[in-house]
Amino acid sequence: MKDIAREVGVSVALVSYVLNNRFENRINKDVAEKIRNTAQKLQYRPNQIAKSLKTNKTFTIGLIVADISNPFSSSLARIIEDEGAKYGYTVIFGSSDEDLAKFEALTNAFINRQVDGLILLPPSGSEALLLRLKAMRFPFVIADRYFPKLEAHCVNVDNLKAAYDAVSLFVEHGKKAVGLINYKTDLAHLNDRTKGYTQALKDAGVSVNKNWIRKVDISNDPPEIEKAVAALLSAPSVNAIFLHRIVLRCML
Amino acid sequence: MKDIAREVGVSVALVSYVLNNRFENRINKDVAEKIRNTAQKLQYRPNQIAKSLKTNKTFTIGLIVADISNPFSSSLARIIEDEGAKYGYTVIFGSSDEDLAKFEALTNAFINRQVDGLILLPPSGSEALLLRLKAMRFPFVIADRYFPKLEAHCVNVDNLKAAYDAVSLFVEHGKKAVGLINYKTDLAHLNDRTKGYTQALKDAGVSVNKNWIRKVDISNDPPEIEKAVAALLSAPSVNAIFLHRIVLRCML
DNA sequence: CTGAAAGCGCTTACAG
DNA sequence: CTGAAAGCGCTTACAG
Repeated sequence: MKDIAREVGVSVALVSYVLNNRFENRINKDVAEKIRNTAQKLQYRPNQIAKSLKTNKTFTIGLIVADISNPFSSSLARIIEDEGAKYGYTVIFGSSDEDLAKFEALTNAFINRQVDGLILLPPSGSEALLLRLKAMRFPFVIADRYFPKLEAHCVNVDNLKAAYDAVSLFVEHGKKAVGLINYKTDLAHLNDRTKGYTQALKDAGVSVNKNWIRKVDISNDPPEIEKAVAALLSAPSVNAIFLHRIVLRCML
Repeated sequence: MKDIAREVGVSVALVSYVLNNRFENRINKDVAEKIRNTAQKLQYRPNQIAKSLKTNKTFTIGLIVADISNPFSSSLARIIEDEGAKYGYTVIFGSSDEDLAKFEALTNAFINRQVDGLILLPPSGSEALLLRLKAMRFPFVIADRYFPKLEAHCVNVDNLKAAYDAVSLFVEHGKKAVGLINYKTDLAHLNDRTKGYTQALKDAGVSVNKNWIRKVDISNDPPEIEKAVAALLSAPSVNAIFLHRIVLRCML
Protein backbone atom coordinates (compact mmCIF):
# COMPACT_ATOMS: atom_id res chain seq x y z
CA MET A 1 0.00 0.00 0.00
CA LYS A 2 2.87 2.32 0.76
CA ASP A 3 4.27 1.66 -2.71
CA ILE A 4 0.96 2.38 -4.37
CA ALA A 5 0.54 5.56 -2.35
CA ARG A 6 3.99 6.75 -3.31
CA GLU A 7 3.53 5.90 -6.98
CA VAL A 8 0.17 7.63 -7.24
CA GLY A 9 1.19 10.43 -4.95
CA VAL A 10 -1.54 10.03 -2.35
CA SER A 11 -1.73 8.87 1.24
CA VAL A 12 -1.87 5.30 2.38
CA ALA A 13 -5.22 6.06 3.92
CA LEU A 14 -6.71 6.93 0.58
CA VAL A 15 -5.32 3.78 -0.97
CA SER A 16 -6.96 1.78 1.81
CA TYR A 17 -10.27 3.52 1.22
CA VAL A 18 -10.47 2.92 -2.49
CA LEU A 19 -9.17 -0.64 -2.35
CA ASN A 20 -11.89 -1.38 0.19
CA ASN A 21 -14.53 0.51 -1.76
CA ARG A 22 -15.26 2.83 1.11
CA PHE A 23 -16.54 6.40 0.76
CA GLU A 24 -16.85 5.75 -2.95
CA ASN A 25 -19.13 8.72 -3.40
CA ARG A 26 -16.72 11.28 -2.03
CA ILE A 27 -13.48 10.10 -3.57
CA ASN A 28 -12.22 11.55 -6.82
CA LYS A 29 -13.02 9.07 -9.56
CA ASP A 30 -9.76 9.68 -11.39
CA VAL A 31 -7.61 9.19 -8.32
CA ALA A 32 -9.54 6.04 -7.44
CA GLU A 33 -9.03 4.76 -10.95
CA LYS A 34 -5.31 5.47 -10.81
CA ILE A 35 -4.98 3.75 -7.46
CA ARG A 36 -6.75 0.66 -8.71
CA ASN A 37 -4.56 0.56 -11.79
CA THR A 38 -1.27 0.80 -9.96
CA ALA A 39 -2.50 -1.76 -7.44
CA GLN A 40 -3.00 -4.05 -10.39
CA LYS A 41 0.32 -3.12 -11.93
CA LEU A 42 2.22 -3.64 -8.71
CA GLN A 43 0.35 -6.92 -8.17
CA TYR A 44 -0.82 -5.71 -4.80
CA ARG A 45 -2.09 -8.40 -2.47
CA PRO A 46 -3.66 -7.29 0.77
CA ASN A 47 -1.98 -8.79 3.79
CA GLN A 48 -4.86 -10.48 5.58
CA ILE A 49 -2.78 -10.86 8.69
CA ALA A 50 -2.32 -7.13 9.06
CA LYS A 51 -5.94 -6.57 8.24
CA SER A 52 -6.96 -9.09 10.88
CA LEU A 53 -4.77 -7.53 13.51
CA LYS A 54 -6.53 -4.24 13.01
CA THR A 55 -10.08 -5.41 12.46
CA ASN A 56 -10.03 -8.28 14.90
CA LYS A 57 -11.63 -10.52 12.27
CA THR A 58 -9.88 -13.44 10.62
CA PHE A 59 -12.82 -14.85 8.71
CA THR A 60 -11.71 -18.20 9.97
CA ILE A 61 -13.74 -20.62 11.97
CA GLY A 62 -12.39 -23.59 13.87
CA LEU A 63 -14.13 -26.94 13.74
CA ILE A 64 -13.32 -29.70 16.18
CA VAL A 65 -14.85 -33.02 15.29
CA ALA A 66 -14.77 -36.14 17.41
CA ASP A 67 -12.98 -38.46 15.05
CA ILE A 68 -12.02 -37.34 11.59
CA SER A 69 -11.62 -40.87 10.29
CA ASN A 70 -15.31 -41.39 10.84
CA PRO A 71 -17.28 -40.70 7.64
CA PHE A 72 -19.82 -38.80 9.70
CA SER A 73 -17.12 -36.34 10.70
CA SER A 74 -15.62 -35.92 7.28
CA SER A 75 -18.90 -35.32 5.53
CA LEU A 76 -19.89 -32.90 8.26
CA ALA A 77 -16.58 -31.10 7.82
CA ARG A 78 -17.02 -30.92 4.10
CA ILE A 79 -20.47 -29.39 4.40
CA ILE A 80 -19.41 -26.87 7.00
CA GLU A 81 -16.45 -25.92 4.87
CA ASP A 82 -18.58 -25.38 1.78
CA GLU A 83 -21.14 -23.42 3.70
CA GLY A 84 -18.45 -21.28 5.31
CA ALA A 85 -16.86 -20.60 1.95
CA LYS A 86 -20.12 -19.10 0.75
CA TYR A 87 -19.68 -16.38 3.33
CA GLY A 88 -15.98 -15.91 2.81
CA TYR A 89 -14.94 -17.98 5.77
CA THR A 90 -12.16 -20.52 5.88
CA VAL A 91 -12.69 -23.38 8.25
CA ILE A 92 -9.78 -25.09 9.91
CA PHE A 93 -10.22 -28.56 11.36
CA GLY A 94 -9.11 -30.63 14.23
CA SER A 95 -10.02 -34.01 15.59
CA SER A 96 -10.23 -34.58 19.32
CA ASP A 97 -10.45 -38.37 19.00
CA GLU A 98 -12.87 -38.10 21.93
CA ASP A 99 -9.93 -37.12 24.12
CA LEU A 100 -10.42 -34.25 26.54
CA ALA A 101 -6.80 -33.13 26.62
CA LYS A 102 -6.55 -33.11 22.87
CA PHE A 103 -9.81 -31.25 22.67
CA GLU A 104 -8.55 -28.59 25.01
CA ALA A 105 -5.25 -28.26 23.17
CA LEU A 106 -7.04 -27.83 19.86
CA THR A 107 -9.42 -25.30 21.30
CA ASN A 108 -6.54 -23.25 22.61
CA ALA A 109 -4.60 -23.50 19.36
CA PHE A 110 -7.61 -22.26 17.43
CA ILE A 111 -8.25 -19.40 19.80
CA ASN A 112 -4.62 -18.34 19.60
CA ARG A 113 -4.96 -18.30 15.86
CA GLN A 114 -7.77 -15.87 16.46
CA VAL A 115 -10.55 -17.84 14.83
CA ASP A 116 -13.73 -15.82 14.82
CA GLY A 117 -15.66 -18.69 16.30
CA LEU A 118 -15.67 -22.38 17.06
CA ILE A 119 -17.92 -25.25 16.03
CA LEU A 120 -17.47 -28.02 18.53
CA LEU A 121 -18.32 -31.69 18.89
CA PRO A 122 -17.15 -31.87 22.47
CA PRO A 123 -16.07 -35.12 24.14
CA SER A 124 -17.48 -36.18 27.44
CA GLY A 125 -16.06 -34.33 30.38
CA SER A 126 -15.60 -31.08 28.52
CA GLU A 127 -18.30 -29.10 30.32
CA ALA A 128 -15.82 -27.14 32.42
CA LEU A 129 -13.87 -26.07 29.38
CA LEU A 130 -17.03 -25.02 27.56
CA LEU A 131 -18.10 -23.10 30.62
CA ARG A 132 -14.82 -21.19 30.55
CA LEU A 133 -15.32 -20.42 26.87
CA LYS A 134 -18.73 -19.12 27.70
CA ALA A 135 -17.42 -17.04 30.58
CA MET A 136 -14.87 -15.38 28.33
CA ARG A 137 -17.66 -14.82 25.84
CA PHE A 138 -15.86 -16.65 23.10
CA PRO A 139 -18.33 -17.48 20.33
CA PHE A 140 -18.94 -21.18 19.85
CA VAL A 141 -21.69 -23.54 18.86
CA ILE A 142 -21.97 -27.17 19.79
CA ALA A 143 -23.01 -29.62 17.13
CA ASP A 144 -24.25 -33.20 17.28
CA ARG A 145 -24.05 -33.35 21.05
CA TYR A 146 -25.14 -31.41 24.09
CA PHE A 147 -24.74 -31.21 27.82
CA PRO A 148 -28.02 -31.01 29.71
CA LYS A 149 -26.64 -28.64 32.31
CA LEU A 150 -24.82 -26.39 29.87
CA GLU A 151 -26.77 -23.69 28.17
CA ALA A 152 -25.15 -23.04 24.80
CA HIS A 153 -25.99 -22.62 21.18
CA CYS A 154 -26.24 -26.00 19.60
CA VAL A 155 -27.58 -27.87 16.64
CA ASN A 156 -28.67 -31.42 17.27
CA VAL A 157 -30.89 -34.13 16.03
CA ASP A 158 -33.59 -35.33 18.36
CA ASN A 159 -32.00 -38.64 19.18
CA LEU A 160 -34.70 -39.62 21.62
CA LYS A 161 -37.45 -39.20 19.08
CA ALA A 162 -35.42 -40.82 16.32
CA ALA A 163 -34.82 -43.91 18.43
CA TYR A 164 -38.42 -43.90 19.55
CA ASP A 165 -39.64 -43.80 15.94
CA ALA A 166 -37.23 -46.45 14.75
CA VAL A 167 -38.19 -48.87 17.46
CA SER A 168 -41.87 -48.11 17.04
CA LEU A 169 -41.51 -49.06 13.39
CA PHE A 170 -40.22 -52.45 14.45
CA VAL A 171 -43.15 -52.88 16.77
CA GLU A 172 -45.65 -51.93 14.09
CA HIS A 173 -44.17 -54.64 11.94
CA GLY A 174 -44.70 -57.16 14.67
CA LYS A 175 -41.13 -57.22 15.96
CA LYS A 176 -41.60 -56.65 19.61
CA ALA A 177 -38.47 -58.19 21.04
CA VAL A 178 -36.10 -55.47 19.96
CA GLY A 179 -32.44 -55.60 20.93
CA LEU A 180 -30.43 -52.43 21.39
CA ILE A 181 -26.77 -51.82 20.92
CA ASN A 182 -25.45 -48.55 22.27
CA TYR A 183 -22.19 -47.16 23.56
CA LYS A 184 -21.02 -47.20 27.12
CA THR A 185 -20.86 -43.45 27.52
CA ASP A 186 -22.10 -40.46 29.43
CA LEU A 187 -22.72 -38.43 26.29
CA ALA A 188 -26.33 -37.38 26.62
CA HIS A 189 -27.18 -37.53 22.93
CA LEU A 190 -26.22 -41.20 22.84
CA ASN A 191 -28.07 -42.09 25.98
CA ASP A 192 -31.12 -40.38 24.55
CA ARG A 193 -31.28 -43.22 22.09
CA THR A 194 -31.61 -45.70 24.89
CA LYS A 195 -34.33 -43.57 26.41
CA GLY A 196 -36.24 -43.43 23.14
CA TYR A 197 -35.86 -47.15 22.72
CA THR A 198 -37.10 -47.87 26.22
CA GLN A 199 -39.98 -45.46 25.93
CA ALA A 200 -41.12 -46.90 22.60
CA LEU A 201 -41.24 -50.41 23.95
CA LYS A 202 -42.92 -49.27 27.11
CA ASP A 203 -45.59 -47.43 25.10
CA ALA A 204 -46.12 -50.58 23.08
CA GLY A 205 -46.71 -52.54 26.25
CA VAL A 206 -43.55 -54.57 25.83
CA SER A 207 -41.57 -55.17 28.97
CA VAL A 208 -37.90 -54.81 28.21
CA ASN A 209 -35.68 -57.72 28.97
CA LYS A 210 -32.44 -56.30 30.19
CA ASN A 211 -30.45 -58.80 28.16
CA TRP A 212 -31.73 -57.01 25.10
CA ILE A 213 -29.61 -53.95 25.86
CA ARG A 214 -25.92 -54.17 25.08
CA LYS A 215 -23.50 -51.37 25.82
CA VAL A 216 -20.18 -51.53 24.05
CA ASP A 217 -16.92 -49.69 24.43
CA ILE A 218 -16.81 -46.79 22.02
CA SER A 219 -13.05 -46.92 21.65
CA ASN A 220 -13.13 -50.49 20.42
CA ASP A 221 -16.06 -50.01 18.16
CA PRO A 222 -16.25 -52.52 15.28
CA PRO A 223 -15.17 -55.70 17.07
CA GLU A 224 -17.25 -54.98 20.16
CA ILE A 225 -20.33 -54.26 18.15
CA GLU A 226 -19.81 -57.38 16.14
CA LYS A 227 -19.73 -59.39 19.32
CA ALA A 228 -22.84 -57.68 20.64
CA VAL A 229 -24.71 -58.41 17.44
CA ALA A 230 -23.73 -62.04 17.63
CA ALA A 231 -24.85 -62.23 21.24
CA LEU A 232 -28.22 -60.72 20.46
CA LEU A 233 -28.76 -62.88 17.41
CA SER A 234 -28.20 -65.98 19.43
CA ALA A 235 -30.60 -64.79 22.10
CA PRO A 236 -33.70 -66.72 21.07
CA SER A 237 -36.32 -64.12 21.91
CA VAL A 238 -34.83 -61.15 20.05
CA ASN A 239 -36.34 -60.64 16.61
CA ALA A 240 -34.94 -57.22 15.69
CA ILE A 241 -31.94 -55.06 16.58
CA PHE A 242 -31.77 -51.32 16.83
CA LEU A 243 -28.21 -50.41 16.03
CA HIS A 244 -27.14 -46.92 15.11
CA ARG A 245 -23.88 -46.96 13.37
CA ILE A 246 -23.79 -46.07 9.71
CA VAL A 247 -20.48 -47.73 9.06
CA LEU A 248 -21.86 -51.09 9.97
CA ARG A 249 -24.46 -51.30 7.25
CA CYS A 250 -22.15 -53.55 5.30
CA MET A 251 -21.67 -55.89 8.19
CA LEU A 252 -25.21 -57.04 8.57
CA MET B 1 1.46 -8.55 27.37
CA LYS B 2 0.99 -4.96 28.34
CA ASP B 3 -1.13 -6.05 31.28
CA ILE B 4 1.47 -8.54 32.43
CA ALA B 5 4.22 -5.96 32.08
CA ARG B 6 2.28 -3.45 34.13
CA GLU B 7 1.35 -6.00 36.80
CA VAL B 8 4.92 -7.24 37.22
CA GLY B 9 6.43 -3.81 36.74
CA VAL B 10 8.66 -4.60 33.79
CA SER B 11 8.72 -3.76 30.11
CA VAL B 12 6.71 -5.49 27.44
CA ALA B 13 9.98 -6.48 25.82
CA LEU B 14 11.01 -8.46 28.84
CA VAL B 15 7.65 -10.20 28.95
CA SER B 16 8.09 -11.17 25.34
CA TYR B 17 11.55 -12.53 26.03
CA VAL B 18 10.62 -14.76 28.90
CA LEU B 19 7.37 -16.00 27.36
CA ASN B 20 9.37 -17.03 24.32
CA ASN B 21 12.18 -18.49 26.38
CA ARG B 22 14.77 -16.22 24.85
CA PHE B 23 17.97 -15.09 26.58
CA GLU B 24 17.08 -17.40 29.44
CA ASN B 25 20.60 -17.29 30.80
CA ARG B 26 20.72 -13.56 31.25
CA ILE B 27 17.29 -12.86 32.64
CA ASN B 28 16.67 -12.70 36.35
CA LYS B 29 15.12 -16.00 37.41
CA ASP B 30 12.76 -14.38 39.88
CA VAL B 31 11.45 -11.85 37.41
CA ALA B 32 11.00 -14.57 34.81
CA GLU B 33 9.12 -16.65 37.34
CA LYS B 34 6.88 -13.76 38.24
CA ILE B 35 6.15 -13.02 34.61
CA ARG B 36 5.22 -16.60 33.93
CA ASN B 37 2.97 -16.67 36.93
CA THR B 38 1.04 -13.55 36.10
CA ALA B 39 0.75 -14.71 32.49
CA GLN B 40 -0.92 -17.79 33.88
CA LYS B 41 -3.04 -15.79 36.26
CA LEU B 42 -4.19 -13.38 33.60
CA GLN B 43 -4.85 -16.30 31.26
CA TYR B 44 -2.57 -14.77 28.69
CA ARG B 45 -2.92 -16.14 25.16
CA PRO B 46 -0.42 -14.98 22.60
CA ASN B 47 -2.06 -13.38 19.60
CA GLN B 48 -0.70 -15.42 16.73
CA ILE B 49 -1.89 -12.85 14.26
CA ALA B 50 0.26 -10.14 15.77
CA LYS B 51 3.14 -12.55 16.05
CA SER B 52 2.77 -13.48 12.41
CA LEU B 53 2.67 -9.90 11.27
CA LYS B 54 5.99 -9.29 12.90
CA THR B 55 7.75 -12.55 12.17
CA ASN B 56 6.32 -13.11 8.74
CA LYS B 57 5.56 -16.70 9.66
CA THR B 58 2.07 -18.10 10.05
CA PHE B 59 2.96 -21.77 10.48
CA THR B 60 0.21 -22.46 8.02
CA ILE B 61 0.52 -24.27 4.76
CA GLY B 62 -2.05 -24.26 1.99
CA LEU B 63 -2.96 -27.47 0.20
CA ILE B 64 -4.90 -27.43 -3.04
CA VAL B 65 -6.10 -30.83 -4.14
CA ALA B 66 -7.78 -31.63 -7.42
CA ASP B 67 -11.05 -32.99 -6.13
CA ILE B 68 -11.69 -33.33 -2.45
CA SER B 69 -14.51 -35.80 -2.91
CA ASN B 70 -12.02 -38.25 -4.36
CA PRO B 71 -10.72 -40.59 -1.64
CA PHE B 72 -7.24 -40.14 -3.01
CA SER B 73 -7.43 -36.45 -2.19
CA SER B 74 -8.91 -36.85 1.22
CA SER B 75 -6.43 -39.44 2.38
CA LEU B 76 -3.62 -37.34 0.99
CA ALA B 77 -4.98 -34.34 2.84
CA ARG B 78 -5.25 -36.27 6.05
CA ILE B 79 -1.65 -37.45 5.86
CA ILE B 80 -0.29 -34.02 5.02
CA GLU B 81 -2.27 -32.54 7.85
CA ASP B 82 -0.93 -35.05 10.36
CA GLU B 83 2.60 -34.63 9.15
CA GLY B 84 2.30 -30.85 9.29
CA ALA B 85 0.92 -31.00 12.81
CA LYS B 86 4.08 -32.76 13.93
CA TYR B 87 6.00 -29.64 13.07
CA GLY B 88 3.47 -27.22 14.44
CA TYR B 89 1.92 -26.38 11.12
CA THR B 90 -1.76 -26.06 10.35
CA VAL B 91 -2.74 -27.00 6.87
CA ILE B 92 -5.71 -25.36 5.20
CA PHE B 93 -7.35 -27.03 2.24
CA GLY B 94 -8.97 -26.18 -1.00
CA SER B 95 -10.23 -28.15 -3.94
CA SER B 96 -9.75 -26.86 -7.45
CA ASP B 97 -12.09 -29.41 -9.00
CA GLU B 98 -9.58 -29.44 -11.89
CA ASP B 99 -10.70 -25.93 -12.72
CA LEU B 100 -8.02 -23.37 -13.56
CA ALA B 101 -9.94 -20.32 -12.41
CA LYS B 102 -10.83 -21.93 -9.11
CA PHE B 103 -7.26 -23.04 -8.70
CA GLU B 104 -6.01 -19.52 -9.21
CA ALA B 105 -8.57 -18.05 -6.84
CA LEU B 106 -7.62 -20.52 -4.13
CA THR B 107 -3.94 -19.87 -4.64
CA ASN B 108 -4.48 -16.14 -4.25
CA ALA B 109 -6.69 -16.58 -1.22
CA PHE B 110 -4.05 -18.70 0.47
CA ILE B 111 -1.26 -16.29 -0.36
CA ASN B 112 -3.27 -13.40 1.00
CA ARG B 113 -3.72 -15.37 4.17
CA GLN B 114 0.05 -15.45 4.27
CA VAL B 115 0.49 -19.19 4.22
CA ASP B 116 4.15 -20.04 4.59
CA GLY B 117 4.01 -22.30 1.57
CA LEU B 118 1.76 -24.17 -0.80
CA ILE B 119 1.36 -27.83 -1.70
CA LEU B 120 -0.31 -28.01 -5.07
CA LEU B 121 -1.99 -30.58 -7.29
CA PRO B 122 -2.29 -28.24 -10.23
CA PRO B 123 -4.89 -28.68 -12.98
CA SER B 124 -3.91 -28.68 -16.60
CA GLY B 125 -3.18 -25.25 -17.99
CA SER B 126 -1.76 -23.90 -14.76
CA GLU B 127 1.86 -23.62 -15.89
CA ALA B 128 1.71 -19.85 -16.32
CA LEU B 129 0.38 -19.39 -12.82
CA LEU B 130 3.03 -21.65 -11.37
CA LEU B 131 5.66 -19.76 -13.29
CA ARG B 132 4.46 -16.54 -11.71
CA LEU B 133 4.63 -18.14 -8.28
CA LYS B 134 8.16 -19.17 -9.04
CA ALA B 135 9.09 -15.72 -10.29
CA MET B 136 7.85 -14.13 -7.08
CA ARG B 137 9.81 -16.80 -5.21
CA PHE B 138 6.77 -18.01 -3.36
CA PRO B 139 7.51 -21.42 -1.84
CA PHE B 140 5.48 -24.25 -3.28
CA VAL B 141 5.79 -27.91 -4.07
CA ILE B 142 3.82 -29.82 -6.63
CA ALA B 143 2.49 -33.23 -5.70
CA ASP B 144 1.09 -36.09 -7.73
CA ARG B 145 1.56 -34.25 -11.04
CA TYR B 146 4.21 -32.36 -12.93
CA PHE B 147 4.73 -30.23 -16.01
CA PRO B 148 7.62 -31.35 -18.17
CA LYS B 149 8.67 -27.80 -19.01
CA LEU B 150 8.32 -26.45 -15.51
CA GLU B 151 11.18 -26.89 -13.14
CA ALA B 152 9.78 -27.03 -9.64
CA HIS B 153 9.98 -29.04 -6.46
CA CYS B 154 7.67 -31.97 -6.75
CA VAL B 155 6.90 -35.36 -5.32
CA ASN B 156 5.50 -37.88 -7.74
CA VAL B 157 5.16 -41.53 -8.39
CA ASP B 158 6.78 -42.87 -11.51
CA ASN B 159 3.60 -43.44 -13.47
CA LEU B 160 5.40 -44.62 -16.56
CA LYS B 161 7.22 -47.34 -14.70
CA ALA B 162 4.17 -48.30 -12.68
CA ALA B 163 2.09 -48.76 -15.82
CA TYR B 164 4.95 -50.57 -17.48
CA ASP B 165 5.24 -52.98 -14.57
CA ALA B 166 1.52 -53.56 -14.31
CA VAL B 167 1.13 -54.35 -17.96
CA SER B 168 4.27 -56.49 -17.95
CA LEU B 169 2.71 -58.54 -15.20
CA PHE B 170 -0.27 -59.23 -17.40
CA VAL B 171 2.04 -60.29 -20.20
CA GLU B 172 4.00 -62.60 -17.94
CA HIS B 173 0.73 -64.28 -17.05
CA GLY B 174 -0.03 -64.85 -20.68
CA LYS B 175 -2.46 -61.96 -21.11
CA LYS B 176 -1.03 -60.21 -24.10
CA ALA B 177 -4.07 -58.41 -25.45
CA VAL B 178 -4.25 -55.76 -22.77
CA GLY B 179 -6.83 -53.02 -22.96
CA LEU B 180 -6.15 -49.59 -21.48
CA ILE B 181 -8.53 -47.06 -20.07
CA ASN B 182 -7.09 -43.63 -19.46
CA TYR B 183 -8.36 -40.08 -19.28
CA LYS B 184 -8.56 -37.67 -22.17
CA THR B 185 -6.14 -35.13 -20.73
CA ASP B 186 -2.92 -33.29 -21.21
CA LEU B 187 -1.74 -33.94 -17.68
CA ALA B 188 1.67 -35.49 -18.16
CA HIS B 189 1.50 -37.89 -15.24
CA LEU B 190 -1.62 -39.50 -16.68
CA ASN B 191 -0.26 -39.74 -20.18
CA ASP B 192 2.84 -41.37 -18.72
CA ARG B 193 0.64 -44.32 -17.98
CA THR B 194 -0.24 -44.70 -21.61
CA LYS B 195 3.46 -44.48 -22.44
CA GLY B 196 4.33 -47.17 -19.94
CA TYR B 197 1.53 -49.35 -21.23
CA THR B 198 2.63 -48.94 -24.83
CA GLN B 199 6.26 -49.51 -24.03
CA ALA B 200 5.54 -52.66 -22.05
CA LEU B 201 3.57 -54.21 -24.89
CA LYS B 202 6.17 -53.13 -27.40
CA ASP B 203 8.94 -54.70 -25.33
CA ALA B 204 6.88 -57.89 -25.17
CA GLY B 205 6.62 -57.94 -28.93
CA VAL B 206 2.90 -57.30 -28.88
CA SER B 207 1.64 -54.90 -31.49
CA VAL B 208 -0.94 -52.66 -29.91
CA ASN B 209 -4.35 -52.64 -31.51
CA LYS B 210 -5.58 -49.08 -31.26
CA ASN B 211 -9.04 -50.25 -30.30
CA TRP B 212 -7.50 -51.43 -27.07
CA ILE B 213 -6.91 -47.87 -25.90
CA ARG B 214 -9.90 -45.97 -24.61
CA LYS B 215 -9.72 -42.37 -23.47
CA VAL B 216 -12.58 -41.14 -21.36
CA ASP B 217 -13.71 -37.75 -20.20
CA ILE B 218 -12.33 -37.09 -16.73
CA SER B 219 -15.26 -34.89 -15.78
CA ASN B 220 -17.77 -37.65 -16.39
CA ASP B 221 -15.73 -40.33 -14.75
CA PRO B 222 -17.76 -43.30 -13.47
CA PRO B 223 -20.30 -43.66 -16.31
CA GLU B 224 -17.72 -43.12 -19.03
CA ILE B 225 -15.36 -45.65 -17.58
CA GLU B 226 -18.16 -48.12 -17.18
CA LYS B 227 -18.93 -47.78 -20.87
CA ALA B 228 -15.28 -48.14 -21.81
CA VAL B 229 -14.99 -51.29 -19.74
CA ALA B 230 -18.05 -52.75 -21.42
CA ALA B 231 -16.68 -51.89 -24.84
CA LEU B 232 -13.36 -53.53 -24.09
CA LEU B 233 -14.94 -56.62 -22.58
CA SER B 234 -17.01 -57.17 -25.68
CA ALA B 235 -13.97 -56.77 -27.91
CA PRO B 236 -13.14 -60.41 -28.44
CA SER B 237 -9.35 -60.15 -28.52
CA VAL B 238 -8.89 -58.27 -25.24
CA ASN B 239 -8.09 -60.54 -22.33
CA ALA B 240 -7.03 -58.04 -19.67
CA ILE B 241 -7.67 -54.41 -18.85
CA PHE B 242 -5.29 -51.93 -17.28
CA LEU B 243 -7.47 -49.47 -15.49
CA HIS B 244 -6.10 -47.12 -12.86
CA ARG B 245 -8.86 -45.85 -10.74
CA ILE B 246 -9.05 -46.99 -7.14
CA VAL B 247 -12.68 -46.12 -6.72
CA LEU B 248 -13.71 -48.59 -9.33
CA ARG B 249 -12.51 -51.66 -7.56
CA CYS B 250 -16.05 -52.36 -6.51
CA MET B 251 -17.39 -52.04 -10.01
CA LEU B 252 -15.47 -54.91 -11.54
C1' DC C 1 -12.16 15.36 -1.33
C1' DT C 2 -7.66 13.97 1.21
C1' DG C 3 -3.91 13.20 4.76
C1' DA C 4 -1.44 12.85 9.35
C1' DA C 5 -1.45 10.01 13.03
C1' DA C 6 -2.59 6.54 16.28
C1' DG C 7 -2.93 1.94 17.09
C1' DC C 8 -3.92 -3.44 16.58
C1' DG C 9 -0.26 -6.99 19.74
C1' DC C 10 3.55 -8.47 19.09
C1' DT C 11 9.31 -8.82 18.17
C1' DT C 12 13.92 -7.23 18.08
C1' DA C 13 17.98 -4.63 17.23
C1' DC C 14 20.11 -1.33 20.13
C1' DA C 15 21.57 1.17 24.08
C1' DG C 16 22.64 1.34 28.69
C1' DC D 1 20.12 -7.81 33.44
C1' DT D 2 16.41 -4.56 31.41
C1' DG D 3 13.81 -0.95 28.68
C1' DA D 4 12.67 2.61 25.00
C1' DA D 5 11.50 2.62 20.51
C1' DA D 6 10.70 1.29 15.88
C1' DG D 7 8.11 -1.31 12.95
C1' DC D 8 5.26 -5.41 10.72
C1' DG D 9 0.85 -3.74 7.02
C1' DC D 10 -3.05 -2.46 7.61
C1' DT D 11 -7.68 0.64 9.32
C1' DT D 12 -10.07 4.53 11.00
C1' DA D 13 -11.53 8.32 13.71
C1' DC D 14 -10.42 13.05 13.15
C1' DA D 15 -9.12 17.36 11.19
C1' DG D 16 -8.93 20.28 7.49
